Amino acid sequence: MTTIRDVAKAAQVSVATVSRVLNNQGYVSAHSREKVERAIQELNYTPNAVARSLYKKKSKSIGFIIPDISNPFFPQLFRAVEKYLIDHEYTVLLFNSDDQLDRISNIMDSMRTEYVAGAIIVSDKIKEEHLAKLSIPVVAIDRVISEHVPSLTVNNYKNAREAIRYLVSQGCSNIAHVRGPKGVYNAEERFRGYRDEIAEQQLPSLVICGNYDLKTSLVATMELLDQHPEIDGIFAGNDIMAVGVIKALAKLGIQVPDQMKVIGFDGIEWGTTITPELTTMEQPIEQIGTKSGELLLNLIDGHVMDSHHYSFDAKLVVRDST
Amino acid sequence: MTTIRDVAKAAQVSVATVSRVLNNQGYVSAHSREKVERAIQELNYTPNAVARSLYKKKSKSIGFIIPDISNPFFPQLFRAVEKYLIDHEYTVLLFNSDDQLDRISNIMDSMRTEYVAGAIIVSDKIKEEHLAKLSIPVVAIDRVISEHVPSLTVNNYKNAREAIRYLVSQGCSNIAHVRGPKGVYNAEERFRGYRDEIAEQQLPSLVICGNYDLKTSLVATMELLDQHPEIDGIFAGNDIMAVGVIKALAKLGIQVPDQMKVIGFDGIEWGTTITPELTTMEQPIEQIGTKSGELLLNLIDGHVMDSHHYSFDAKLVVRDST
DNA sequence: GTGAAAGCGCTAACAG
DNA sequence: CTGTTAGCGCTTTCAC
Repeated sequence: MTTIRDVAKAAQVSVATVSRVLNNQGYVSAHSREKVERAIQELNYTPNAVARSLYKKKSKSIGFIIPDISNPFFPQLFRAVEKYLIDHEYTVLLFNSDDQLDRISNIMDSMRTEYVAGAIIVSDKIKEEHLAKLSIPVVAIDRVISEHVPSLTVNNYKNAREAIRYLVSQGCSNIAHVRGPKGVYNAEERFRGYRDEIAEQQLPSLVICGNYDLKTSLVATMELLDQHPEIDGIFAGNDIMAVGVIKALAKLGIQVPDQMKVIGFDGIEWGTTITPELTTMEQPIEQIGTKSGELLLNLIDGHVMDSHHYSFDAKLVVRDST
Repeated sequence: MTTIRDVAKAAQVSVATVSRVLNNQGYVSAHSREKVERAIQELNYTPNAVARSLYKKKSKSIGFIIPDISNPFFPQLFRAVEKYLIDHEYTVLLFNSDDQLDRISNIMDSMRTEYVAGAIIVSDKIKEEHLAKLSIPVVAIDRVISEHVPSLTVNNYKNAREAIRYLVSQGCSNIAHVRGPKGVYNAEERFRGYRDEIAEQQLPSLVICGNYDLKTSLVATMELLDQHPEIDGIFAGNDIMAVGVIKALAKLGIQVPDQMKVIGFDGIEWGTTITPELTTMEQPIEQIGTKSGELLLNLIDGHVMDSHHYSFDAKLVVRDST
């Protein structure tokens, strides 16, 4: 391993000078700079990130905490976030929490002890008090942590209402909602949207709860339809759940979209692979990822933010399930 | 931030003693140990991983390099690997390479400069020479890097032949192979398996090439069937490609499994969500992940390995596409 | 403009 | 058994 000392020796300057050109700050004569640069080239030197972090008490990495790496929405989001951050010389550390408190606690310890510079978090369990111990900039995606933590979400409430209105416009009059888990921010918002729009349209409200996964959604749908055969439209809590709904419908021999229309939420690629292809409210994942990286880097650099909450609109994408 | 010095002061011992109890090595009297432990509790102290790494030139983290986080096979593998490694007090750093040389080069730099203790790699581009610079233990999954790098794979060749034999046993006599990308280890192996088994069965060979993604597979299938309407069975390069095949078939109005039987490879959950559900050769992902973690940790601890190559059997899972 | 030197928090001789 | 001390590789005052 070649160190800054080796470079200094080869360039016949002090380590301080090498450090200056490395960090591009302070005065360095053109001549010295050139010698140092040549030495760096020749020795194929890369600064040691660990030593740097130790001194600065801050590393060039940021933590990205997601609840479930198996939900393809998060890998997509990760790609977007990582792309932006890598371009800005940061490494992103992915942590899968399953939104369990003990995992989260470990992750927080890791981040603190690794001098992570900032964090992007998707979680319903992480509260302000967890963050306090970290004392690094944080932004929340897809969920809101608190007033004081900047967050980026889609307009779950409004876009859910739009989904319902679209179903109504397609002739549905008995619209059920297979909702996401209680206590999960966006699941609650989407549920509120459903409820309020259904009320405004003076339609019957039919809600059943699942998790953000395929299996519970499938089971819930079976149960729901057993009790309410009159249903002619379903708004699923997210795309994965919508896939579960469509599977249940297939098992029951119910034709989509003729006898039943189904709409999801998120816009993951998966939705285009099932038959029929899923109509959904598509989130601007790329945009959210990029913006969150940008926001976080601003925070890290000590810039103050103009706004604390950014919201995006999910876009109706009509495919074959409606 | 509380340091080892604070603990030493609180416990009225030297930092060396604190370090000894922290690392549980060397002689420490029961009395001192107790004092130190109490102080650690009271001050809520966690050792600084960065400082430790700097001194030891080795961190408690291992790098996991995958080609495509969007292929759900890899998140599943990640979960398995991470589970094992977390239980053994390691952090796993996930790197998405898209198997591009420039990304890989950056990742290698990161790993070196972060003192990563070892790496688990899935890549066709990474060769021994890249690894030489790293000089840390490495194991390969799903691909073989070189004779000298321990690897864990399924019996792609043998299991591919089994897939073909199964299709034959179901009455197929014109079996095509929508193969994975050229130069990708497991795609080549699966292709060889197809070719040899088809030859042995004295059936016509029909191969078309795609990438390990949905879209190219769909297009390739369309093309293939346009030229060879006599095909009655398709072996896809992996499950994602099989999903593409089934989509193409749906577009063409070809009934699965009546007019055409389809089998995939990998066993990702996705395969159970499409209609019809996908028959596939299922890899023991959990097992491979665990074993690779175990192997790597042994290597890191300096144990010599008895064998350098581990292979697993994929298992035929019959569902509705055959 | 440049270098010497003090540390970031930790571990591992080494001496007692 | 325990404490002192010298670094790990880097950045940053502070003199010159």
